[in-house]
Amino acid sequence: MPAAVARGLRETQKLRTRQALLDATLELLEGEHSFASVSLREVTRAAGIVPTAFYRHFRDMDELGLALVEESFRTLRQLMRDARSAPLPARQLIRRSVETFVAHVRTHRRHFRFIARERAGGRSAIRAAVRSEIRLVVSELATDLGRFPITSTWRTEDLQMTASLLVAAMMNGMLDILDLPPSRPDEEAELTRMLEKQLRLVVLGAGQWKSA
Amino acid sequence: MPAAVARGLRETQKLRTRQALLDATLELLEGEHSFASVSLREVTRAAGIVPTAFYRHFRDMDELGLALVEESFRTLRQLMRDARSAPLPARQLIRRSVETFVAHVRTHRRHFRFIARERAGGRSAIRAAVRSEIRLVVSELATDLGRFPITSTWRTEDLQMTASLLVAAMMNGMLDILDLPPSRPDEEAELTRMLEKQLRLVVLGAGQWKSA
DNA sequence: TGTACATCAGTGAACGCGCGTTCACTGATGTAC
DNA sequence: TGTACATCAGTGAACGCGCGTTCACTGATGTAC
Repeated sequence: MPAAVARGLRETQKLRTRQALLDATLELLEGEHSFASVSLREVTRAAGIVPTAFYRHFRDMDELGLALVEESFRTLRQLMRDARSAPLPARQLIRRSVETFVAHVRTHRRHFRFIARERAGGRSAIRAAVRSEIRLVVSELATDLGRFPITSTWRTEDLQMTASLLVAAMMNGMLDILDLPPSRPDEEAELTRMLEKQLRLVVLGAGQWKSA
Repeated sequence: MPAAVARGLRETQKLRTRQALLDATLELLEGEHSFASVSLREVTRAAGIVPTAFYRHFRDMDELGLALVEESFRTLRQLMRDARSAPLPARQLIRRSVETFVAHVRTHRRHFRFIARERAGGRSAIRAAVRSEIRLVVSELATDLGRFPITSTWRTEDLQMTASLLVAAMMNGMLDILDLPPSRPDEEAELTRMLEKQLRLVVLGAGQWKSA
C-alpha cells in the first residue's frame, strides 16, 4: 500500500461505509423516490447499518446530497475538456463531445438521474450546488470556444451565451436519455444523433454571429 | 348567471374548495418543499379543510399534481402560438415569443416553478404529464417553423430537432429566471436578453442548415 | 309555495406506522510506552 | 514485542410527532311532488 494512501483498518472501513451510504441513496432513487422523499432510515437500512450510525458520516441528508453532487461532477468536467482538446475540425469535436458525454451519462446513469432531478428540484442547498457545477462546465466551454479564429473577437458575454445554449441542449438531451428504459439502445442512438445535430446547428449559427 | 355555467351553491362551493387545494399546494411549494414532500395534511391545513375532506376532490396527491400540470399549460400553448402568428420578420417573432413567454412565466411564477421541478423530478405520473405537454409545445413550434420559405423543404425530423432546441433554451432560461428572487428585474432583463440571443443564434444556424 | 326525503361536502375521532434524533453502550482498532 | 489505555464506528432502546387512511357522523343544499 503506497504511503500516500496508507490507512488504518478503521479508516478504510469507515470510508467503505460512507460509500455504501452514497450508493444506497442512488439505488433508492432508481424507483419512484425523489431525493427529498428518501428517508435517512431507508438509506441506512439499504446500506446495512443502524440509523444512528448515519451521523458518524453526515450531519443530515442535505450533506449526503452535496457529497453526491461532488461525486457526480468529479470526473465529468475533466472528461469534457479532454474531449475537445484535440486539434480537430468543429464537426469532429462536436461528435467527440457528444459521444463522451452520452457514454459518461450512460455509465453513471444513477448519478445523472440524481443531478437531472436536483438541478431544478427540492432542497435549495443541493440545487445551488448542482447549478454551480453546471456554471463551471459552461464557463470552461466558453473559454474553449473563444480559442477559434472566428470567435477570437467575440465579447465574453456572447461566448457565455453560446456555451450556455450548448450546455442547455446537452442537459435537455441527457434528460431524454435518462428517461428511456436502459434496454433501448436504438432510441438512445436516435436521441444522441439529434443532440449532435442540435450542437451543429448552434455552431453553424455561431459562424454567422456578429458579436460586439 | 348564464345558463351554461349555472351551478348550484353546492357545486360552486366545491369548485372553490378544489381551487383552494390547488392554490395551497403551489403556496407550499414556494419554500424549501418539493411536491413529493408536501403532505396531504399540510395541503388541507393550508386550504382550511379537514384532511379527510381531501378525498372529495382528489384520489391522492398524484391526481392533484396532474391537475396542476393541466392548469399550468392551459393558456401557455395558445399564447405562444398567438405570439408567433403575426407576419413579421424572424427577429421580431423571436422577440415577441420571448417577451410573451417571460411575461407569462412571471405572472404564473408558482405554476412554472412547479413545472420546472416536476419536469425532471419525483413522481413519474406527473413527470410524464409535464413531458407530454412540453412535447406538444415542441410539435406546435415545429409546425410553425415549417411555414417559412427556407424551411419548407426540410425533413420533419429536422424541424422537430430545431424546435426541441429552441424549447430547451426556453426551459433553461425559465429555470434561471425562476431561481432569481422576484425583486431583481435587472437580472431578469439580462437573462431575457440572453435567451433572445440564444434563439436568434439557433435561427441563424437554421438559415445555413442543409436538411434532406 | 310547502313538505318530506336524498345527496354529499366537510367533520372529528381513531388507527397503526415510519420518521429523525437522543442517549448510554460495546468492542474492535489505534497508540504510547 | 507486550501491555494498558484511548478512540470511535456502529448498536439498540426509546421518545414524541406527523403521516395517510378508515369510519360513522352532521347538516346545508338539492329534488320530487
